Amino acid sequence: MSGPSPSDSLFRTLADPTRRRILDLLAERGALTVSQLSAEFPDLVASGVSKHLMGLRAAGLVTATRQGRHQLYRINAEVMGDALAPWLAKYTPYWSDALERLRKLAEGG
Amino acid sequence: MSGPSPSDSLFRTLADPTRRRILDLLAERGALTVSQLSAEFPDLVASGVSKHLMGLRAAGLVTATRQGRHQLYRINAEVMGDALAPWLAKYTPYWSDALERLRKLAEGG
DNA sequence: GGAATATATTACCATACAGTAAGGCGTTAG
DNA sequence: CTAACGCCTTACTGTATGGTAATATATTCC
Repeated sequence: MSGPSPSDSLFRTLADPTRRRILDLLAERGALTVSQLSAEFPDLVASGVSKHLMGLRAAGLVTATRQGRHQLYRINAEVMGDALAPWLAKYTPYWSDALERLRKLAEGG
Repeated sequence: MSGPSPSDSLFRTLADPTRRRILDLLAERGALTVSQLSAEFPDLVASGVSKHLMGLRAAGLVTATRQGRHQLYRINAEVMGDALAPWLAKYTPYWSDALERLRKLAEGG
């Protein structure tokens, strides 16, 4: 009965280390082009990175805007937070320590 | 160069919806046996559930203790929190709204 | 307009993984 | 002691997925 949950695609997307690394880079450096991102993955051809970016776009985790012949990718982590927060909330009794750390961060630590 | 990160196995483990459902059930109902868990997955044979439990054990997300001929599984979500919290922290600037919700929960909402 | 650049798309291959089926091992019940 | 039970393990299978290579589609530069 119950079809795939909306968080399904999120978790599947986050499962790949390359995609997580891409998110890291976008979070650290702001908007980046495919070539700039590709330079960070010497073991991957450019089209491979592009495919991962398509996956991230499909999951809503990044947005792309054309800039000349470049494509500027930005992180859209609100989507991540919105999908992850309710899921994480289910386990709050089990990891209050870690949550406390997050709480401090949220307060501007 | 860089080997697999410790969070790699965590994310891979969480990628499967059945395993996430198992975690949900353990969080809601406390300790459960394999048969009890299996009953919640009519579309899966028992050995399939067992295999998922092995995966969760390997990732440290659940613990098992023998109880007669049953195996009692419990959630061990501290591991999840400890691995996830630092990762989530990297994106705090991007989803403060969701974090605020978590903050309220941490305060005992 | 034509070459060069930047990204996307497609076809293809190898591997990983979820699922089933069947058999094994320990434990309790009769 | 033996049979049934509960769970794990192994072998096998189909499908999903990450990777490459090659081609296509813009866009800019000359």
